[in-house]
Amino acid sequence: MLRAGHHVEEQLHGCLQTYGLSVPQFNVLRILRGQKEQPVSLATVQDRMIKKMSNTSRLIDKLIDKQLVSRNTCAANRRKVDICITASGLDLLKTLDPLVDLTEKNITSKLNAEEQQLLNLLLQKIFN
Amino acid sequence: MLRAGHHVEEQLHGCLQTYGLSVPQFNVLRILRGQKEQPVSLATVQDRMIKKMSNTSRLIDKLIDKQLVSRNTCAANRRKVDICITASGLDLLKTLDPLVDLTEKNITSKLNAEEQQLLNLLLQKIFN
DNA sequence: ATAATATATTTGTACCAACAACAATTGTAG
DNA sequence: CTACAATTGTTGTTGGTACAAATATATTAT
Repeated sequence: MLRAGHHVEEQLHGCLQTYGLSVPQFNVLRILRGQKEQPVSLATVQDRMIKKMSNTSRLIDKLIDKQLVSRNTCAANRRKVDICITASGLDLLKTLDPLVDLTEKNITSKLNAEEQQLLNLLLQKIFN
Repeated sequence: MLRAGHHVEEQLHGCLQTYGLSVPQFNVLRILRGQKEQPVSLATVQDRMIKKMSNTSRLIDKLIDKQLVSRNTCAANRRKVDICITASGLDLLKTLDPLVDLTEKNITSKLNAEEQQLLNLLLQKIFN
């Protein structure tokens, strides 16, 4: 499972690096897109990340530098921050989507549909 | 698969950190033990590591500092280095073995024997 | 023999991540 | 309404990791 995980991470990394995006950064962008414009707090982002980081603040900083996300203090609770994906963030994801899909297919195509479903089931059993 | 990989890595990390060992370091120690006293070159170690590192030299340095491995230039080809696990390295592994076993069982026990075998088969199919 | 090429590892540098300390804000008990 | 505790996020520091260039040795071609 370690091997398999690293393998997937490598493939993804190879497909993202041209766009100056790390795998965790990509993960965050997709989390934000999943929220459909609704702002998300830092803790929520962290919660949903595949690999929890000790330092999501600075990861967001990087994304802001690239103008892919925005960050504002939350009005309702001023300890929190509202994090949103920007239009250019959505654009980038849109260009990445087919590439990532292809990468995933590249990996999973070694299994037929039935096997894929089975693998998914077994993996979910393990850490749920 | 990314999730599953990280999960396993975390569990292992938790079990090793008490002994001041990182997961890649542990991986190298086990590779060396698998060689039964026969010295191994750096490139060979790198080849067999679960996660290939760009800097195995310094990882070996750390293990030498802890006196868990030894390094000598290879007599037959002086570009190479002979890396060996030391007696105290073997000792450490011996104390770790049951802990690591338990950690692995902790993860895999959520599947029965048949399912484990199946999972193994599916994962191997993917990256072989 | 000598130069060019290939192989094996190390080192320089710059970046990334983990851990802990800190600051700001909010909630709550007396 | 004041003091204390909990929550949320940021920043400092330290050590790890990646990529590329450098070093050292061996092999091959001229």
